[in-house]
Amino acid sequence: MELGFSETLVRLSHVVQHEFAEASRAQDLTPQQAQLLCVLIAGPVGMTDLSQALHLEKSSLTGLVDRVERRGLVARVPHEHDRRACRIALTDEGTRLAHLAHRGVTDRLDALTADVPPDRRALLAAAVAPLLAAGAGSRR
Amino acid sequence: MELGFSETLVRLSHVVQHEFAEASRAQDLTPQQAQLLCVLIAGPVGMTDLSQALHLEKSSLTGLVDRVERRGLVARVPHEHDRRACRIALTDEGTRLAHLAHRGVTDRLDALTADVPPDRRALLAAAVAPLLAAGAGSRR
DNA sequence: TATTGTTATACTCTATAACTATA
DNA sequence: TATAGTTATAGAGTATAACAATA
Repeated sequence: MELGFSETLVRLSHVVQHEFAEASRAQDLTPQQAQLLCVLIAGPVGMTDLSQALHLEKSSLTGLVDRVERRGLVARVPHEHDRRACRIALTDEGTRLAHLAHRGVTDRLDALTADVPPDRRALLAAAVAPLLAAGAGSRR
Repeated sequence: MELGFSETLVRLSHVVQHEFAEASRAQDLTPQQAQLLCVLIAGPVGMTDLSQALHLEKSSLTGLVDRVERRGLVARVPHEHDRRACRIALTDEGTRLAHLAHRGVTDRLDALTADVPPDRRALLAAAVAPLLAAGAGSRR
């Protein structure tokens, strides 16, 4: 059966999401919580920026942060100059889980793609790179 | 910044999921509902098979099917020989929406990937094909 | 006035456990 | 006994609208 390029992307995405969900669950995290933690590895982020990065309404994000905060994985750090704002930062335990989850996904996907030769990996990564730039942050 | 192959896949997947969600919403469907309808385009499927195809517990699927059935998009068709079983089939309206949603995702992704040259598309599709076979159905 | 983040509300999605009916 | 599907329950995820506090 012939698959169009877009359909290939969609199916690939489902496989990746499934691996991501399993790796998250291994740390007793929901995929959304794991994604949040992984985004925070780069450093603390404010709620507004975070909602854009995750494509979530701010009100949805409040609850998501509440639940991981309740579990001691992140903390709301008050902004120094703007008393309305806060930044979400990983705790030590949050950092630990974030790396475990990240590693879990990476390992699973590496195992799954072990048969893809290095030159094809490079080609694929290069072909896809512009998409990531376009889809990630530059379209709010 | 260097991205590993797995990380590229994860980010790509997030972009695709986001486009999928937007295309679904354009038809007033949740992504889960749209995915269900798209799976059913190939033909009616029983609950057990469907739960495996979607990586969902059967009890979760019951509610998902309930909601799209309530909206008149699918019907539970009794199985001819097994009175316990049923198959979920698209209605006319469901078929219409399924194709609209499918087309919506395809169009968005085509637009997003317009700059990827044909030979790279083919390479990517070839590199990824084994993954899809492995991740889709053959691992129960 | 505009922005940051939260609250209130109403759904949808999901899993686990227990169940019914049929095979 | 085993299988197909549902119900009961509880919690997580999400959006919309309205809000409080600060800029």
